[in-house]
Amino acid sequence: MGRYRNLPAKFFRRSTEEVATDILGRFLVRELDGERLVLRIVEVEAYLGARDRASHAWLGRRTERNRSLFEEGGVAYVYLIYGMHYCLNVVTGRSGNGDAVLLRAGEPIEGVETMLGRRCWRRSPRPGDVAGGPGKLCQALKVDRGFDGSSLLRGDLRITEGEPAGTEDLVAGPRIGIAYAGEAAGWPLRFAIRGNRHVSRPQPWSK
DNA sequence: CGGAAGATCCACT
DNA sequence: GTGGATCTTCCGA
Repeated sequence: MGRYRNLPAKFFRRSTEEVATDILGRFLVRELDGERLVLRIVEVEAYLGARDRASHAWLGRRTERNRSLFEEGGVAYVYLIYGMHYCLNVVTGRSGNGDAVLLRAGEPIEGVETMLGRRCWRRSPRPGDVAGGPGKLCQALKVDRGFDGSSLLRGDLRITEGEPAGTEDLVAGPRIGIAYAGEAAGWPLRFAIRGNRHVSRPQPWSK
């Protein structure tokens, strides 16, 4: 099925902003217990490495936690946030840069029941409940630190061609949850597919 | 070695 | 809109 054709490595080895906008509409494919779970990527944020105060690579800092962030483009960087949620990043560019794209939200394509079943509900789920947020996205696909440093080009967690969004269908705005980052907090590095109902939260978008 | 903060989510008011 | 949960990671002393 052409929908799930893998992307070439060079797709991920461009600038972070290029990858961030081009990755919208692509499929995040997870093979889990013999089942295929698929999310269409609808919202991301770009993190610009050493020059970006909001990035874990700020000032070029390397630690045990963020080691995979400095790998070659196409590798996963997964970390635990707030002691309870995971965030999945796609490393971009060349090794040593520390550039990455945070996957913030996905639209369920296959395996919705399984993804929803991973959590319990006290009300009927709404569109953004499945994977509308970086933590929820990881819960839906059962992604944890075990994927940190693994390739996203192939294997049990990979990104495929999908249904790319046209440039005219994109919106941009400031990133979420990084008020501490000074000037960088205002940079329009959050990208989403215009009007998609699975994004993590409605915001005053520009562009 | 201790303190503080964090690329979040959920429930409640 | 607000606050609590929860705990790893990082940095300064």
